[in-house]
Amino acid sequence: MAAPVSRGFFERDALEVARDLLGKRLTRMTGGNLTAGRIVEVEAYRAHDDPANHAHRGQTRRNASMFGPPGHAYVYSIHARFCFNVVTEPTGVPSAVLIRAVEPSDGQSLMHARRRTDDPLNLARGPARLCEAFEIDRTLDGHDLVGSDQLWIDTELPATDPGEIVAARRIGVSSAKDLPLRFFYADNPYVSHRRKR
DNA sequence: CTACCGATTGACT
DNA sequence: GTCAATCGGTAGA
Repeated sequence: MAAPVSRGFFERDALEVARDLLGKRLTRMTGGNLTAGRIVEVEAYRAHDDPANHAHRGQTRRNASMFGPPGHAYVYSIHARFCFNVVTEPTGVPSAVLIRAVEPSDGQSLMHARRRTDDPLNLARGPARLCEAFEIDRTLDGHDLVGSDQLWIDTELPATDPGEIVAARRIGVSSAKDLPLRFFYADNPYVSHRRKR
């Protein structure tokens, strides 16, 4: 039986939370329908010395959730799409982990319908694709993931060995390009922007 | 109010 | 690898 992740898990350094989120299960319940999958790719956005963080220049209407309590969602829109983050560190410390890719485990047919694609690999590969597959939008910005019956994270069920975790540069950022704050499973086909082997 | 632009994606060379 | 569609957030007049 999978156990939901508690508040204390999120109230830590964003890098630790990022690495530990790999292998956890992102779970979404909408109208009695379950969609879920294993988190395989994340990016950390640090509270300090990170100009790529939306909160780097202080609090605004958009990034307010990052300044709130840990374990809540930070959902923002960009290029007419949505991206989903988990808020980390104590209240008032604006840091978060962007969930970039998920390996679907439940509700794939519903994800197919939402994404309008037949390609299993493309259901939740990439932060905005993931949000579409899981029906995550602005209304979930600030949503408390701890104790939620709509959107939460729990421990992964016994599965195959996910393999080696590697760190690399973040995708799409125009500043702090070289910080190794993106974490993913090296050999997982559901990870975005993979290099050829 | 206008102007700029991005933590993206999908199509294309 | 390149490129542009897309639109809300932000800063500035």
